[in-house]
Amino acid sequence: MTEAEGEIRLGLLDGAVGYLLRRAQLVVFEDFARRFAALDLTPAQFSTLLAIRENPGRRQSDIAAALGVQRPNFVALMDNLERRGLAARVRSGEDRRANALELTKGGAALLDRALAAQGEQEAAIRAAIGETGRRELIATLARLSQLSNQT
Amino acid sequence: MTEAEGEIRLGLLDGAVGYLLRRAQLVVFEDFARRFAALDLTPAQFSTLLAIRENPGRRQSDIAAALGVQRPNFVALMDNLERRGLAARVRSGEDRRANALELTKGGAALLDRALAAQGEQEAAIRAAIGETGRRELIATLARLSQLSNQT
DNA sequence: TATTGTTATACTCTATAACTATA
DNA sequence: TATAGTTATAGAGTATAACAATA
Repeated sequence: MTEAEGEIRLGLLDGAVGYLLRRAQLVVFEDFARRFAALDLTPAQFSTLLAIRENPGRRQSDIAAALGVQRPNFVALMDNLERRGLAARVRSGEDRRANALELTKGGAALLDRALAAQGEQEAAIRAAIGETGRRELIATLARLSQLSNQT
Repeated sequence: MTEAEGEIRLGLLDGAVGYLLRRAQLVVFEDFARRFAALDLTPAQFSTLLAIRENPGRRQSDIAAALGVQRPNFVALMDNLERRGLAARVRSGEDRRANALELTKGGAALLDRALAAQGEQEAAIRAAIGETGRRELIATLARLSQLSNQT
């Protein structure tokens, strides 16, 4: 070791919402990955299973759009869930171009375990920033997502 | 158009900090990209220029680590800044393995313009969630980043 | 003609192993 | 031996164009 030279200062970055948002999101996603490793579910797979359960029989494109995933990229994701027997694509009767998405029994069971793990993450966040801080954070993030319709 | 079938419900995702964090971060980064398009700076490039200005002469690895960038990935980033004449790598006299990073005059000038653009983004965020909300958000995100040292 | 799901593809980010030159 | 910077590379995530089947 030659020298330590002291800490690196980040300047205005400490007060930049975009920078802090990125860093916090990385930390929370790493925590998610640890908790979901045993379930072998990524955030995208987890949110897909949940969206299917909340909207059974809806078309693949609608679910993808609601989650902010491009349709082409959603194909491999569904391939994976289907191969593992967690979700199923059923050819729609009304529109034979479309796939109606359903959860299998195994998918519903895994989702229950995933929701428990997610609840534990939320509890850890509550322990870190308090329940009031958590509720305010959720409300603020929801409002922030409407930034797109601005100057 | 066959049918609309109504909105997709996201279920508990509306109250999941991780999910909202990801969506908000995407929105804020898209806004950033619009504001910084004329300057041709990515978030990583902007934060690098700022970190160099705040810590002139520090080694490349230290700056990369402080920004959470892997050393190998920082090489191409610096190549770009150097090629554009915004920053310079100076062989350190103390340790001839190391690069001391400096901002050029052009880099300092571009950074000034970038900081103005960043200030405008912060103002837009203030308009969306209020100054109180913004200060609370910054404090909460900073505390959230310490989630790693938990159960 | 337009839309759904799909394939192919490309580009960015990120992560790891291994080299070189110095220490 | 160990470290700083680098190269090569591989894996995710994300974006667009174009095709077949169906509307």
